[in-house]
Amino acid sequence: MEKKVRVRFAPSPTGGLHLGGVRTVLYNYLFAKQHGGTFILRIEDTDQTRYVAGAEEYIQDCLKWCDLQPDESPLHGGEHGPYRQSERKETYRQYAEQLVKQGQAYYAFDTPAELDEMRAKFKTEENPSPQYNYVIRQQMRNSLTLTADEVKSLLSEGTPHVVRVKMPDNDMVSFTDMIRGEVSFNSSLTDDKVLLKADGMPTYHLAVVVDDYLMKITHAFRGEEWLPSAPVHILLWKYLGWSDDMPQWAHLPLIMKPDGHGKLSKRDGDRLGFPVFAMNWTDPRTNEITKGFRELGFLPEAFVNMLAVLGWNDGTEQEIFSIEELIERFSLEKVHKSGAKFDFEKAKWFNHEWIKKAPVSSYKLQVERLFEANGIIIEDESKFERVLELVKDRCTLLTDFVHQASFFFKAPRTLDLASVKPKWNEDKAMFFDILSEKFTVLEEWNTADIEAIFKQTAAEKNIKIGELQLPFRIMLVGEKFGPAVFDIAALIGKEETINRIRFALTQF
RNA sequence: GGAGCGUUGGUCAAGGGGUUAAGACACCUCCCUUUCACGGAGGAAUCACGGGUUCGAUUCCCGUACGCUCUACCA
Repeated sequence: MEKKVRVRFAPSPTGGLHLGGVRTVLYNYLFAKQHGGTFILRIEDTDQTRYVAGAEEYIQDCLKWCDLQPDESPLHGGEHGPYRQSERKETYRQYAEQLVKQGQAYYAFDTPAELDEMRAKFKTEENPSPQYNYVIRQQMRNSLTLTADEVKSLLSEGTPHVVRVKMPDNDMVSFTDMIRGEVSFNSSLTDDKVLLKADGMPTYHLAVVVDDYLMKITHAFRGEEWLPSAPVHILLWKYLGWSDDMPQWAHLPLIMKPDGHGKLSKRDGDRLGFPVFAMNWTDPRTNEITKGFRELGFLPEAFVNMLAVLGWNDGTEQEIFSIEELIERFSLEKVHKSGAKFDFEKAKWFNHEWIKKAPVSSYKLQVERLFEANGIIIEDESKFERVLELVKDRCTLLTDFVHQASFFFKAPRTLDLASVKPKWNEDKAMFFDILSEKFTVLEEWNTADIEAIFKQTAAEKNIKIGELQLPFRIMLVGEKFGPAVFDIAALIGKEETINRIRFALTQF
């Protein structure tokens, strides 16, 4: 019988949630939903020195915004908790001890200074980063080189020590990656990774294996940067006797900087002027705010869609996918092997498409808040929706609505006179004078009637419509942009239209 | 230095032994609109290089180059 699919996203709460992290969440989520499985959020907070207040809540909030919520997490609970590794501290030691007993791991008493010394001593041009490996360990202070009595007394004295895995000196470790296929490594090339730190906390290497086992994870997705340490994890699964339960691995391609090379980092976003984090992140130490996609005006649907196709596509020409479609179509086999450079222009295109596609009601509230922040209070909700509907084609970001729609609620204070004045004359002034009078007595106020009167009057005065539309636009909008002028007039109302014409006439 | 992984236009990418090598973003030209967009029509790639295998390779194999990741008591 097939095991029930259980996947996990296991971030370290050290700061803002990176784009790549969200994509890993997404792939986990899609895979879980597609297989009727369970998506788990596990917090990997084993490094106390890197603890950042608020980072965990922030991650949960990001998942909530993206609507990629876990089924089990520190917040949602579940039967395999706790879901914070710091709260599982006691469970790891026994496994480390088991490995020591079995001879597959050992105690090491080397101090950080001694490790530095070792690296300095063995460092050569050929070997710039000497490893604590099967050769070097013979010259260090550990339970392999010390006598049993020495080890016993060091331990009983409470000497700080770590537990390191004893990597075989010549073993081929291979496994099948769901994205890359067969991958193999020689065990001698990997160092004796620390499993349990001197403070009693496990390192990632031990924790990921123990927790994936205990939490019955069936498929483990993570970034490609983990590939080189995969043999350690594979060996640990074997040594602990859990080989049959080992999850299937999938190492995801990295998201790269748009210029140059390398992994995309927060710094690149700052440098190139685009967000890297899902939502605004405030560093609790410096109070420095890093802009997020949400605050910049992205729709979560667009953000998720954009991330989904950054490294994956279903083989068709389709690019816009709803979450339901993604759940249906997603497949690991079609995930790319190589990294993709992040393109903010394309990301904005996705958002534009989603703004056009999504019902205005789904983002109305957010835009309303943006308006409030700009001093415009919306009183007529139905008018507001009609306005958004009318201008959404020209909004790439939610924040664009402020510029594209403010004039519907607030008369422009300054008019683009330069676009009108050169061609302005008495006849045109007279036209608008007559027009506003005709408007005054107009009973029906709608686009068709406004346009009809406008054209009729123009014909009477023998002026070309085109010559009149631009000034009219400047009167109503203040600048050269926006939807059809007659639609604007219809929406802002008769009185307001006339007021704006009268005011503009004093300026032209 | 070593190991692993990768390499189709500026970017995302489809395809995969015989094709005019899709599509999208960005860019340029034009049409539409006497606003700004939307929309529409066009423009640009011998698939990193060198060897094989083959009647034939961008597609398979091997090298080379280049890139990335890792090489911490960080994840």
